[in-house]
Amino acid sequence: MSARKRRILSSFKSSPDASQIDVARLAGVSQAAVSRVFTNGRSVSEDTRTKVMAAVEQLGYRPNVIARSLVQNSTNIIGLVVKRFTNPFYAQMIQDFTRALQEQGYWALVLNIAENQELEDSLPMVLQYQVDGLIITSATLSSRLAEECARSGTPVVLFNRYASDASTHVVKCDNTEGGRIVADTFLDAGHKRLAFIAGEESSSTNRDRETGFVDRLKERGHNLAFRESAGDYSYELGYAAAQRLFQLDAPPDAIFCANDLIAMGAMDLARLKLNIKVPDELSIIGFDDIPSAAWPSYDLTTIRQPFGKLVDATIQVLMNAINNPECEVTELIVPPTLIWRNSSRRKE
Amino acid sequence: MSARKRRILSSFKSSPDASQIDVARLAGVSQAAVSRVFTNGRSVSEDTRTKVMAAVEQLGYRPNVIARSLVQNSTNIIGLVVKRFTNPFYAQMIQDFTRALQEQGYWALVLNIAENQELEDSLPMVLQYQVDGLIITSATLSSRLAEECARSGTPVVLFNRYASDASTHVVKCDNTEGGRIVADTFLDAGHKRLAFIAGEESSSTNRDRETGFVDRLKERGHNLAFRESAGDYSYELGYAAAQRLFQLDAPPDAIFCANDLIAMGAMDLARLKLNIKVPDELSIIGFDDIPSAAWPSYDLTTIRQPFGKLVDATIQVLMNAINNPECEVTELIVPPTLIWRNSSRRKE
DNA sequence: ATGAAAGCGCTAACAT
DNA sequence: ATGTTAGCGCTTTCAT
Repeated sequence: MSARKRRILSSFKSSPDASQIDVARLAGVSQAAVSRVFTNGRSVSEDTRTKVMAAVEQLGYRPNVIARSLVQNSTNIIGLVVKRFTNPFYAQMIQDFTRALQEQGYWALVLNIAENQELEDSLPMVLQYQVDGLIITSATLSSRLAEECARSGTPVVLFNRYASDASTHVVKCDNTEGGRIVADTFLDAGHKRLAFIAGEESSSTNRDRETGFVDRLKERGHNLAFRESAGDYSYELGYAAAQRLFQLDAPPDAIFCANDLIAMGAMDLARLKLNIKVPDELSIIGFDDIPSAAWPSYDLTTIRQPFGKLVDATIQVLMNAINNPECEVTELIVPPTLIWRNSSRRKE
Repeated sequence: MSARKRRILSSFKSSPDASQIDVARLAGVSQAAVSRVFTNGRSVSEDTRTKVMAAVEQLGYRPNVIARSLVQNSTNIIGLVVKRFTNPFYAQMIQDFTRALQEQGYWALVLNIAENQELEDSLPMVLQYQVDGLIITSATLSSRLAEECARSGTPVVLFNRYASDASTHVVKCDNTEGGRIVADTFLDAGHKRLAFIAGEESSSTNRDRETGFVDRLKERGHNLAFRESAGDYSYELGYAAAQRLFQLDAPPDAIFCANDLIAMGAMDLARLKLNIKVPDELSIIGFDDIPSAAWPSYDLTTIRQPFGKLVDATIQVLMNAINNPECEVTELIVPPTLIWRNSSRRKE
């Protein structure tokens, strides 16, 4: 069966896509010549280029990137792994990553996972798409998976995660340092009854923020008085966790929340339900600096993740790994900054 | 140059990907047999399957989806077009679309555009990836582009957009009806000085919401007293627009905002800056029902877009169009619902 | 500069 | 059930 015939038979499209062969025939040149017109840095005479482009126009030809990818063994697609999120932080992330990748001539294939287990099944499927690289946010890469990526030569950058494997690059915010800054801020302001509300217990970001906070307290001779766990990073569970916290006889006078959403939930519980004055009677500090943290009704003191820097660095590390496969494993840790607003007391 | 040789020369990978040929050789079967093992609904004997899988295991073979896509003329990739957003509504959207697509065995290639003009350049590039379909949110598809999609046989579903072309499917919320509901709600509560704060003027959603609102007011013998334009759908510009609105001598007693973020900005301006009591002195109604609208500190009355329904319907229409290319053009309009909360007065 | 031809990794028709 | 073979649309060598 000829190519032509088959295409017509199997085609349900109004007019089948033209291929380079069709263009070549119409232009009266070889198919290779057409290919050269569409490949940068290849020499074609002005004459053939004109003839080819005329035929291209007439047929509405568009190069088939899939075929090109097959022969060049490179798709210009980056797999972007994200996890079911409620946090605006992650929306921003997808936004920024997709745009930054596009600026580099790459496209983002999004892999959205519900649970960590699912990554074991679905990541290999994304690898089958021959992605040129992988950015993993909010999920844990098992060493089995990391090894599989390494074997297939697919560079991986973990975003705000720990590496379970020595072969994966990491770009993250210094969450531990963020926790330390909060500890200093609270202690400097003279707070005594300090609390921490955790987000997702299994996440490394949560662990680091808490560790930094608690360690710094200890260094200065203090202790964490209360600890509650929201369970995830949502407003609703932050609200609920704060509720539990304030059922105590002598509740905290300062709360460090694992992220801004939790902080906003806690703040609303305190001021709307319990009539506690923030920051006069209670200081609250969050983490992330999401847009709503700056809204007048919250005006939340928080630890800002240098978002743009993190994204840019991630892309840069990834691009380097793609272009230079033998490069060393990078671990980039970007410091956070305290954003002073009005939900926490100043120095005494 | 042999395939083997070439692969080694051009390879910077530690161990090059094994192909079906490699597996076949090791298993002592034909390459087609290996293919059959990985193709559903093809008969392979238990014996060869075992031999093949053993070789697969040993070589770490993974099917190359790009090659499969080339021959099957189908990638199982859907292009998801989004636009720079600040609205949590859109974050939710990407979230839901990517998951829903994955459940159907498809992957989302995200095209993130800054301006509409960019779509003219970048959408063709996505089409070159031979995507099986296209979901377009928050962007306008020119008729030139619509035609190009039609010609390449790529089905398109517009999400919450108007069609500029008769060949594209549409799934949208009945924004006009939403506006009408708000009009009724305000008039029933006895409000007299009604205002509208617009979002992005060029968006059809904005236009429809306003039209429905104003038309219904007129039907009941009332007029829109004030109109302000935020300029986009953000909290900040909503806040600023409300500020302009309240510089008037006799300001409104009820404001319909084009979306929830604008409404929250307006509400904060009113209650925090001007000490206006909501809803006693001012009713505010938004649109979308984003998560934060339900937070105690806002408790915003709003028009809920039936989000899950919209997403599901979009996927369904798209899948139908993919599997049944000759299907009729669908236009699905889903009604919104009023969510009563505490930012607007009840009936008198 | 150009054409001929090989090959990327795979599926599918055909024959056995 | 299995092997053989012909493509999918493209890039890239090799000759000319």
